[in-house]
Amino acid sequence: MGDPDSLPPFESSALKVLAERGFIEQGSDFAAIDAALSAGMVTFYTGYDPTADSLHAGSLLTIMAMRHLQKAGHRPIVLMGGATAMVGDPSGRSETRKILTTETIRHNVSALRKQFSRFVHFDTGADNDALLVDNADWLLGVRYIEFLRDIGRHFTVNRMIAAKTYRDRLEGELPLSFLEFNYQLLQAYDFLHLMREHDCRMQVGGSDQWGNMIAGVELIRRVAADHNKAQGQDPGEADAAPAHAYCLTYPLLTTADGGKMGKTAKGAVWLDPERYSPYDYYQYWINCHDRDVETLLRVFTELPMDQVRELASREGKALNESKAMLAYEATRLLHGEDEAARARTATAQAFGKGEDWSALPLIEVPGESIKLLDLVVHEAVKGFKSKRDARERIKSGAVKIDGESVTDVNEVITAERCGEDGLRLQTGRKRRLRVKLSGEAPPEPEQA
RNA sequence: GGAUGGGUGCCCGAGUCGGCCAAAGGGAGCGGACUGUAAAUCCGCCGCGUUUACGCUUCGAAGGUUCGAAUCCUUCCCCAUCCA
Repeated sequence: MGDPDSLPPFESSALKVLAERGFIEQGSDFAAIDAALSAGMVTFYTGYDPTADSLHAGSLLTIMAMRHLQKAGHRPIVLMGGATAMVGDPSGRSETRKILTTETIRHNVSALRKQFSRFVHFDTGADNDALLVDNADWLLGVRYIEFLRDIGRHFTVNRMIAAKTYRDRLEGELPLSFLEFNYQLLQAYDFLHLMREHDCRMQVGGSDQWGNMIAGVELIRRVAADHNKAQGQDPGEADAAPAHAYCLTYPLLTTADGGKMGKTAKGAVWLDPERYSPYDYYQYWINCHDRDVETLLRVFTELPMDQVRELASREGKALNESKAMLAYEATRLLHGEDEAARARTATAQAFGKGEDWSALPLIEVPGESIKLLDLVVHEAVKGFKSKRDARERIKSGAVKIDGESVTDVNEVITAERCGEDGLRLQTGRKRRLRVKLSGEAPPEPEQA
């Protein structure tokens, strides 16, 4: 996690903020980047794979950085890797690459755009409105021979295999397909294209992308040098084609216990509220490890640094308030004030000692009465993965109703008992919700 | 195309002179105790179903041999390494 002390002092407000909050790992040329960012609006980009129709918390770091840069007056380009998604990212190991249809990608892109717009502004009429582009628009039409001639000749394999992603594969004697090997060229070409089309001067992204990013910077420099030579100019002369491109990387965040940010054992922490409710999102953050509190506050909230330091300095039980603050702020950024407040209230109710759980979701299960075992594994409740599992858990006291541990698997819950507001059901350590029975006969009497 | 070594449960990884293997061990996960909805620790669970002893479905796929196969045979698919 970038050591802020090892960075040079910056002039630009953009880099100051990023450095202070721990967003910076490596830069192609800090002095030049700083100067460019001080001099005026810089267009920069970060790439994302539109392989799903929602982002997850793992992408949040780069999104937050984008937000800071835009706030400092710079213009973000969100690059959708519609074309490269079809190739597969080499840094992602041996993932089976999904074959995405153009329709799927189009659908994903528009869904993702909505999510980005919670963090950066697009169409406000400001100079630094963000842009969203899809590299399928220029990559799909690329012709092989031309590409080799114009782009390929600027790369030496010697240099390419020095890139960490490739080097690891080669040294580990793991397979590296030619297709994946080309990923770097494609990404470099993206940068060149954005430079030409949108005057994009900087690429930012996770540090795992360093090799690819620097390849883009070098490609731009070489192409410009060629161009200038053709024009009979020395590079750097007044009229020379712009050759100054930069890149900046963020540290790869891992959680204190070694996990990936934005992933839980159960899967990704999605930004889409349909996939991952604001309450769960809030829970994700508030459940962070003690040692992560400061980093997370710095990176995923916009609280002033003084406050961040104060919150992070708390110890023991008091640190939980800091986590609540983190969760609230992070949820607020994504889902807005109301949802964040609701999640906070629900959390306070569920984990407090009170009997009022009114802010928690009320799940309605059809039926007049139901056995506890069936209730707890009902698809609307999903307390445990199977009946077998549920049986074990119930016996060991994992289920509580209205605060009381219930260990009888066969206990019958009736609609009457649930009442209007439902029972306070707790399944396991953290799962809490309210349930009630509809009182009507279950609609699925027969089965095939 | 040839040679060799492999494909085991969420992951890693034992297990092949056939039974005692639902399959060692580790990790992850889950539940309990403890606590601060933390960490560490301890205990338990960790294919599915059932009134826990049984039943059912698993060891790349499909067949076969056998009373009985993850373990033997056949074919096929896939992966790695070397050769072409």
